[in-house]
Amino acid sequence: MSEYDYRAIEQKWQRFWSENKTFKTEIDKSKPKFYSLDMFPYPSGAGLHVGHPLGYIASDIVSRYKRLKGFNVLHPMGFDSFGLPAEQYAIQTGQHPAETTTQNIARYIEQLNNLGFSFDWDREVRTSDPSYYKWTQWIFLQLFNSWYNQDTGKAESIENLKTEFSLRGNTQLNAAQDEDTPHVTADAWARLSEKEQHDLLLKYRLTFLSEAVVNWCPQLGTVLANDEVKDGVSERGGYPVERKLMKQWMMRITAYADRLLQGLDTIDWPEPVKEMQRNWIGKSIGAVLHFPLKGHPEKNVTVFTTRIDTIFGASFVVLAPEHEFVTEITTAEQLAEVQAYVAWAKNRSERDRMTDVKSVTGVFTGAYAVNPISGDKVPVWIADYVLAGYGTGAVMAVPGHDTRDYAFAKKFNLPILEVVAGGDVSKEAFAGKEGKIINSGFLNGMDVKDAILAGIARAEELGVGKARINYRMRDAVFGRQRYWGEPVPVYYKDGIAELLDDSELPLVLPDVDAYLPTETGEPPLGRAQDWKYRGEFEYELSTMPGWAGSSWYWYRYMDAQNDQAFASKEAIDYWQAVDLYIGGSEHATGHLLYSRFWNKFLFDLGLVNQDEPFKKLVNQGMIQGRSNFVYRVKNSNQFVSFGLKENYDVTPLHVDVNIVENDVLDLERFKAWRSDFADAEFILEDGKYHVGVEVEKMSKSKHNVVNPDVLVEEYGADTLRMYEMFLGPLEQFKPWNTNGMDGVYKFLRRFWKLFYDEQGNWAVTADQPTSAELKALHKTIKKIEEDVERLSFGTSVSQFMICVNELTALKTKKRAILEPLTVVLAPYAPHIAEELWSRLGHAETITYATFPTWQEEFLTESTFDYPISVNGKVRSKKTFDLKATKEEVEKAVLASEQVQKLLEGKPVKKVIVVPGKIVNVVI
RNA sequence: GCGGAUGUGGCGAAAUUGGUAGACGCACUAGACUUAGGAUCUAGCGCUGCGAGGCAUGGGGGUUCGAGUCCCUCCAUCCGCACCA
Repeated sequence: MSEYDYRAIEQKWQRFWSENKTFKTEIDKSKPKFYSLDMFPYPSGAGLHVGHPLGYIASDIVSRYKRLKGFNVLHPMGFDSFGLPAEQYAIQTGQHPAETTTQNIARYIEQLNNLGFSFDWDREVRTSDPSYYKWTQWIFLQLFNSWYNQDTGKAESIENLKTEFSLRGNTQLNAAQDEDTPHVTADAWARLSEKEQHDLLLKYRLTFLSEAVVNWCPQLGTVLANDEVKDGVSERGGYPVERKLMKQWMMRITAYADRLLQGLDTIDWPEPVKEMQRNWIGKSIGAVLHFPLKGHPEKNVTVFTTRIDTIFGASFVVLAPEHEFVTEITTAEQLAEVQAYVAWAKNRSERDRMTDVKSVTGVFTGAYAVNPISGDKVPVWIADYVLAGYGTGAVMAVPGHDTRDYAFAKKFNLPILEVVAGGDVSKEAFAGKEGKIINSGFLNGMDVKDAILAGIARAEELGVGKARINYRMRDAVFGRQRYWGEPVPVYYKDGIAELLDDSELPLVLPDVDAYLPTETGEPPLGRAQDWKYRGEFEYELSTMPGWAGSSWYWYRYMDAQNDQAFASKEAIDYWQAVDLYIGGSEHATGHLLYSRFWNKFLFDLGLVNQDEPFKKLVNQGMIQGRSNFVYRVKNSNQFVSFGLKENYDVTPLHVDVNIVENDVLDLERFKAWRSDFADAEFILEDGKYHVGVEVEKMSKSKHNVVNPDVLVEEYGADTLRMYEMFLGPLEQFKPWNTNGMDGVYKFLRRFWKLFYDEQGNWAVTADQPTSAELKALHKTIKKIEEDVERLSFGTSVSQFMICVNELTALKTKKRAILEPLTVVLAPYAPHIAEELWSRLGHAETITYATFPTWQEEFLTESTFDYPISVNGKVRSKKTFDLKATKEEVEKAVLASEQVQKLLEGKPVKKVIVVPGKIVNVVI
């Protein structure tokens, strides 16, 4: 067999790798470790399209390269197999989500294996497998049994907190807790009933039950976390989302807000992702201020502000419509109007609010408050531009220096005061922070920055406010009223949420007769028969959200079979953190933030040894569809080629990209594609039908989905792997275009031919290589090494092509060149490399061969042509000895007759020599 | 509105610290060969000009002997956040 028969080769080696467990990984302390992780996929029914494997190919190249470099590489794959689509499908078909999920996973594994990935399948995880979610539930228990101590800056056992309460109560405590936590002395704590003690502890636990305004999606029948809502609709399905007050399981991620923010500075992640997380956390430094209410001596409106320097310009106060004071302080005259407004604001959906941010609405309560610093009497208004969920749900309005307050004051004719010089408040708000404070008593003449500090100091001195750091991030809703997720391991005894014991895990998802809510509106788990704790108590009926199982899975890969712990200490100590994590940027504020949160929590408990789980993150760009169009002449069965369509009245139609090549339509296949096209007629250009092109999302309805299996069949996995890398930078979004795969395929065939003579006989010799051959080889080794280290895979493919072109021209058949080159190629095109490696006589797989080392001596030549430029313009060339020093080159240039002629006797200012590049004479 | 990224031939793209812009591939053109193939090989291929040359990295300006790369400014496209006080 002397032809490059990729089908036979790829089949042979995929079977070999699988049968011999070539990629099985064990802890090996004699080698440095490398943990290379892909974001594990959700196994959807549609299977993989050509865009999905992009990141996997990149991480596989790195993994194979690192193995060749002597690293012990952990490169696993698994499935994020709980989730809504399987459940929606189950609702439609009645088929158990576990069944469809298993089928989909089987298909995914087959497709992945077709591409020759070096995964250790013995470490595969599935989040929906009870042996896996046992540990997801276990981590839930640990979170429930922990609270966050702000003084020590870490999570601690809830037992410490009980001790603290019985000794000192909670008045001295500096903990992450609910806003409405009451003060309790040690005595009072002792007098609380068991239920009351539980309720108080819930206000500290890191998973807790809480009455909160949540995102409720009626169509999906569940609540959603903030990151699962985009533009007021659900991320999955695009259904409208409402605000609703519900008792819910929550995760106290806000406890970690500051550490999540600080940690970003220590990790090698793309700046956009870090920035998105920073915005999501939304730290702002300011102050809270209490405004006493006229006529309510016991009440203060508390506002949060970052601009206390403008306090003298605060001419009114605005409450959110949901603010607790609204009903109490509204005067009789204003009552009707206020009630109408509150009702109207409540019924507006999230969507309405977001699309309608510009209109200014609000209403006066009739109440007045006192500016605690200036002493001015200011009216209290209600408006929905103030958000109940941020800060204190109330603001001091400074219309002169805030655009929203300005618009509001203009509309309702409220006073606008100028307290920072530099703008023109008769025209617009001046929100800038450069300028001197004016009209502000003791703050006059200060810079904004100084005035903020002085303002806070005065407020604290007067006891009317204090410095406060505020975060935009909210605690995450953790319960989902759905079936296909991890059951929350909780039961209710006398109204108290009790946890299952470690030994009772996993709490296995019960079977139900339908995947819909019960008649009484309970989640689907309410349908389970006899599903009671010890036959007595009701279980919690909500399940965990999709992100629960994915927030710790990289630890499970370290020790996937362990049934004593989520991973052994030995495995965690050895593998530590993920060295390279590749995945899409769509997880920036979801998975990647929750994972960091759980990791930090596990770190606090001493269960893991890394504060940050993913040292380096790379976002692979999504591959978009490249749709093709044909143009049908109206009311006919004639199709006109792209360039001529302007001459006709046409309707564009999506055409299957698989019957188009190089943007030319295959007419016969087109006729066969759909029966109504069987007798189609064509108006051609140069005898060809050119199709139109547009970039869109890859989807079935647009007929632009390219299936990797088809390309593997047609070109082979090695070609597809290299072509996906060749397509452009990994991080970049780009449309898929099958044109050009030929180029890579040709390269692999030419590579193969290097090992054979023209008659097709094995022709590798033991001859000594020439310096030209060595140069071609070492240049390539060097380039590939650099490229893999900086994840620039596209240019590697180019370099391989250059190398093969050079070796073909040199007619190289020498083992000393071809053997190391095969090893260098192996990470990119593992099948052909294995085959040639074995034909070269190696009994062992190439996987653990040694990556060759490049040597400088083969790369240099003794002489080099320098272009000589005068004032930056190239005038001549001269050959220099490369080993010459800069000074020697300078002298030689000045002495050169040619250069003297060019200079025409003008004096030389300086000579610039850039070794290997250029000599420039400046006159 | 705020934040981030990107902009180079017909197309995908290279250019790692400022040093001969367009490597490599696709498409295209011409030629060779032939068991006529979706094969292989050779040459050409930014624009302009017969030519030496001139002009070219979204537009304009600047720093420099020298700028795709650094600075200022404007434009376009994409992404994220969005009444966050």
